Amino acid sequence: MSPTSQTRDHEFPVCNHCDLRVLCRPAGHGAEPLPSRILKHRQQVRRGGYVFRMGQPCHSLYAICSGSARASLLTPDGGMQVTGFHFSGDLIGAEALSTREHRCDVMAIEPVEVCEIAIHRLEEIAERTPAMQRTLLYLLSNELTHSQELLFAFLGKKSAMARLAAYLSGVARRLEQRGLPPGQTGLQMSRGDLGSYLGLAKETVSRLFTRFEDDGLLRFEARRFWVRDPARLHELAGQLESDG
Amino acid sequence: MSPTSQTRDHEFPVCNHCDLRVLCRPAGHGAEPLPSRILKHRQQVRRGGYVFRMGQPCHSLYAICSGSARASLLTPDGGMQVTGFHFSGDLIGAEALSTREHRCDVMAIEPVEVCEIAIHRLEEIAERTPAMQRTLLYLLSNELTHSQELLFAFLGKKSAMARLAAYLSGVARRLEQRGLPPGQTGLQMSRGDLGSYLGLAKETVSRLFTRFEDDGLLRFEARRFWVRDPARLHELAGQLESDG
DNA sequence: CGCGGTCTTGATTACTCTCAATAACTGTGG
DNA sequence: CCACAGTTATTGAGAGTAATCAAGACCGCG
Repeated sequence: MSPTSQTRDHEFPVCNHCDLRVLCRPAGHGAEPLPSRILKHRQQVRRGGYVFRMGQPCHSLYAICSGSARASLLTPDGGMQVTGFHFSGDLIGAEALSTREHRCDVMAIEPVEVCEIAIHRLEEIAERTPAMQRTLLYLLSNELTHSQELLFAFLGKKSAMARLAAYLSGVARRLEQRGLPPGQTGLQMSRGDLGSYLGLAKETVSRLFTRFEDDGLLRFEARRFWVRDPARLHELAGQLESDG
Repeated sequence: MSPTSQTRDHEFPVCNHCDLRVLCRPAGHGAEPLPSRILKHRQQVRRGGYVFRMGQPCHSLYAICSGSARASLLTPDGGMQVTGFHFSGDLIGAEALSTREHRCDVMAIEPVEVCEIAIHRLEEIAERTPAMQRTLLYLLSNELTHSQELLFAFLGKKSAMARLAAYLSGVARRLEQRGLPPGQTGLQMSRGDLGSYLGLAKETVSRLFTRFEDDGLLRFEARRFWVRDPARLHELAGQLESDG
């Protein structure tokens, strides 16, 4: 393949497993003629920069090609509440499809590369292409599923250990499903952000991290950490279920 | 209006605010010719009965016209985890659009009436009707938003009081937005189910309930309760934010 | 090298889970 | 209508867990 912009679209490992690859790869889309490219452009966001801010008009969806980001809201009392973490392969912004206004801040916690997808072009094409209509619906349905799945993982968990273990094993499984080798990049969320998300004090997260490292469940190295034993983490989360 | 089956579709108060009313009311759908009715049929489910079970093939979406239901999963160790509550106006089953297999049990916690909507007919119509395509996408996008909103409400809340207050005020607001008068039906979830959902012991929920009643935030009467002061509940939830 | 941030670790306090016993309610059948 | 069993809710006492407060270590960065 020649190094044209056409091939640049698939340069990330996650592209091979991206739900949106049908939008980038006309060839893979069967007999349906797919009008050129929906991909608006690639965007680089440096660590600490924002992919989008709450309240901004929403003209595009974003697919994360590499890096990771943190979604958050401002609480009435001026504090910040982390509402989620997003990694390679995640589609973000879909919840703003109806209101066309972003509902949270999304900040890069490490350098991020996103594919920006113009919503109006997506809709134009969907109007003429039944297959694309279905693709879109399934994408959203999958987003619903994923957002709920991660949640269910630690919903109702009462102990701090169960919540953290459940969340981390869920993230690891999700990334693995996307064909990202576990050893690839590692995770990089801060104790404070994780604590905000899971409803735990940052000190508690820190204590659990050292414990998980001692038990060989996680590996730490220079601000990053890797899930080493997702199976055992998952098991740990299950042992400490709510009583029901 | 004559009492034909055509008018029976709108007999519930929630119908006037239902996201799906465009599907039931051809007249309200503008110039677009809408093929008869997508509504498959109304279904009554008695208290304790299931709207659908996990693993069943999913051919339909369901809109709740009246009553309320509880969604739950079986945990690996045989326990039950409540994953949500659904009330009049909720659309359920959308997360199964892609896999066509239900992902949770949904049980009526009081007599429920649901509108069953055949997915394949919905898709047929969408293929021919751009306006319907958009409607569908927005519906799903809204579902994403709603499922996340309720969640964000108590996500990261550390104290039991904050979680419960946040969840209840969120439910109250949502029902009010649908034009359901607050005094209408009241809520009927058990302490145990709420506890499972929120990660609290049923005794803790019970204690908080009596406290909220003493403070005039809730009113109890024969297994049901009403949110009396959503504003103060919301405030209560906000005061006890995570530190951030 | 010193500064600001994040992270670790310890001691104390406060909260909520658990266990247990009682009470209230629901539905059933006499 | 009442008695009964089964479930659900209340209430109390004790134990365990995680939040808070506080101090020091570590790190990246100018």
